[in-house]
Amino acid sequence: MLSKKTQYAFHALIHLAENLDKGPILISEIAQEKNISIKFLENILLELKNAGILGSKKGKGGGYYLMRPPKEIALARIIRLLDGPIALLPCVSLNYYERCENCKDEAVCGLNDVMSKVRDATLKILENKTLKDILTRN
Amino acid sequence: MLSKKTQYAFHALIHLAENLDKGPILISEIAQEKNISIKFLENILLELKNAGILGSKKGKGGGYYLMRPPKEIALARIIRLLDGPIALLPCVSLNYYERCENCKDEAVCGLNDVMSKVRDATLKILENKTLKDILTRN
DNA sequence: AATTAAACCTATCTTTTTTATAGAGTTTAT
DNA sequence: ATAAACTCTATAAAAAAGATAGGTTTAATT
Repeated sequence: MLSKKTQYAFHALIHLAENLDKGPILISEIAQEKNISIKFLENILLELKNAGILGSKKGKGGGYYLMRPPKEIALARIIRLLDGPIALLPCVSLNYYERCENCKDEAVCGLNDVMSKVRDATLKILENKTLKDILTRN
Repeated sequence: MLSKKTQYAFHALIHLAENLDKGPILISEIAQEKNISIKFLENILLELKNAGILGSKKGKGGGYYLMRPPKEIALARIIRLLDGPIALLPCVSLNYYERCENCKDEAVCGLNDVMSKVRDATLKILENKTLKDILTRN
């Protein structure tokens, strides 16, 4: 499962994407709209900002906004940023690989093989679906 | 990521499946072979036994063994048993569903939609691949 | 019958991660 | 100057993961 942090990030990003025209959006507005603790959300938005996904404006009239169009922000990027690996096992992770400590030879491990397939199927979706694809339907 | 518990379970099950002919297998043998803490593994095997996946024999000459042929044990079952939900969000989980607390209408939520697709793609593999499919290749 | 090998059971402990909060600091519009 | 808003760092609380401990029960062997 995705952590609350990543779940909240998605909902916040959706809110920002659905209000592109309204200029910088307040943390407090997102928190209220999406039912998220304001202080927790603050940290999350800061992380997204430091990663270059969001921009911000301080002071009166300030807030957060997307740095790029929603269709350029892949879901996989958000997950990796806040939750780390997407793969089910360290030994099949593309970005956070670690050697398997329980099997003798990964090249011959059937578990490694199946989990690679799961990773590929998952990434095929998460790398290609973007923020634009998760905005409210209709 | 799968927990260590589930990872250990898979490696233990692989060992049991690869030694079907040898009668009951000792916890200590699996622990040594797969480099797993023996006491931790003990708890895991017990859980698998209580779920009906393994059988055991007590006393001298005892040990653990599979209750069914490897090809009848789907990987999804093991994961759900030890780790819980396979889906990335509670609101798209088939077996551990919980209502989304951050969006107003799941029927119209694009995130729900995409994560359902990820779940389907993952389950298509994990429900169909069995213990037999993860035995050592060659 | 005694011994020994093995799983069974339950509790506890430690560590790590997750989730959340606090509060002072900095920037900017008015 | 003031107030509104993000920034930063620290800490705390809760939950989960990972691991260990130690006695109990069962059964084969001697």
